[in-house]
Amino acid sequence: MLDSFKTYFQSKTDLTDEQFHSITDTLQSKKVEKGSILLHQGDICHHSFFVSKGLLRSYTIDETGKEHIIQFAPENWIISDRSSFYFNEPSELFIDAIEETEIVFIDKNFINAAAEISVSFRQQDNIALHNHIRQLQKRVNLLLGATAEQRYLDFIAIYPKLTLRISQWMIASYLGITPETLSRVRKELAKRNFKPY
Amino acid sequence: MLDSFKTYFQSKTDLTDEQFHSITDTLQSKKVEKGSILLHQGDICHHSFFVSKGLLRSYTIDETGKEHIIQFAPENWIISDRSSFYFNEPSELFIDAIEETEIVFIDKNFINAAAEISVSFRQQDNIALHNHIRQLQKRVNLLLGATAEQRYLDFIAIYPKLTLRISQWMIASYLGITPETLSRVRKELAKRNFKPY
DNA sequence: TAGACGCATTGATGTAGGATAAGAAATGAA
DNA sequence: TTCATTTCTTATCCTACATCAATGCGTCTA
Repeated sequence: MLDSFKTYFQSKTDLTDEQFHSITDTLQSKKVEKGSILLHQGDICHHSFFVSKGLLRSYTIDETGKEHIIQFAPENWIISDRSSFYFNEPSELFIDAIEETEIVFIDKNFINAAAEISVSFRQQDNIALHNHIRQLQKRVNLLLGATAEQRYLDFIAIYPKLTLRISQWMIASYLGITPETLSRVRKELAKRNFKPY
Repeated sequence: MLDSFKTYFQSKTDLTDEQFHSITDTLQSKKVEKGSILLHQGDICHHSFFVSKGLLRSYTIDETGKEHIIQFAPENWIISDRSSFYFNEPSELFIDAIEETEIVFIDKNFINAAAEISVSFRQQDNIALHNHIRQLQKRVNLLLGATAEQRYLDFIAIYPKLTLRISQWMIASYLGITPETLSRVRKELAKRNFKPY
């Protein structure tokens, strides 16, 4: 599992093999089964999770017991609650495994060590933060104005591969609609001869 | 105008007066009247705007011509399109003045110079980024699940002072509802004897 | 000081999407 | 295989919110 993390990591930074190994020898990795919960709402998020294989998600549960999916993380993605991780405060989020997945656990020691020895790591981290903001802002904008259909079309345009791996009720939860509505939207799209693939 | 920027800036970083002046001597500041547009959708955002007095907002306009307010920036706030600014790409946003406002224009030279000479500036910038993410994520979560009333209550809880300065149709636009609906929500709250202040 | 403009309110009516329920189809476990 | 569980679909009804339209009211301005 560390191999794919190494490939990922070195594609984004300029670390040599030695540098990489000097800071990764303490990293834990683990295979978890479908349904495993990696972070509970209310707990402090001590790790970012790199997915080398499989699929994770983050979500909240509101007062009425409803889940709202915030993010999906397939292969070569990192998922975390950034504010909880950074500010050491209780997380709003759950993170769990949608499929059996292989995870590398990234902790603060690693982040600090990498930031210490590599300018490009710091740059890369900054880029990731700005991408995250861009993505969230776009989502806010869609939620403010777009219809269920527009949001669904946007989703499958951006995550075509994910669409095939994720159950529809989860996509619905990400879009902020019910599974029934998503089913109707899809039916309507099919009627109008729309082909996603 | 630069004075309040200096106070703000030095409260967040450890720059000495000399250091501060060495990097701010090129900063522009300006008073703009109500309604002035500082950034147009499609343009690249070359500045972050520090508000020393007054009130700015950022918003999008969708295909149907509707405005969706993304953010408000009163005194001592900085507003910008971070992704456009950082990645040098066309902005999704407009930024304009809700009131007559005094602005300090922060450009990349300033950011780079400050980052160069001050560790605490870099830290502060990082904190700001993480706060931004936290705020956006919370907003996504509210938009996914909460009713108009819940969102309004959340807004006045977080921005009690702003609520008095901003017209209701703008608050409605921020919340993703129509002014009519907001008016009814307020009426309903009043009936149930809710007092905002 | 009139009128014009922006904003808030209210009412009447429309509609996208939610809730509920029930059956079909897929998946999975034994 | 069979039985169970989860997911998807469909139909009916319902509700939160939008849309449209009219009115009133403050405030700017000419």
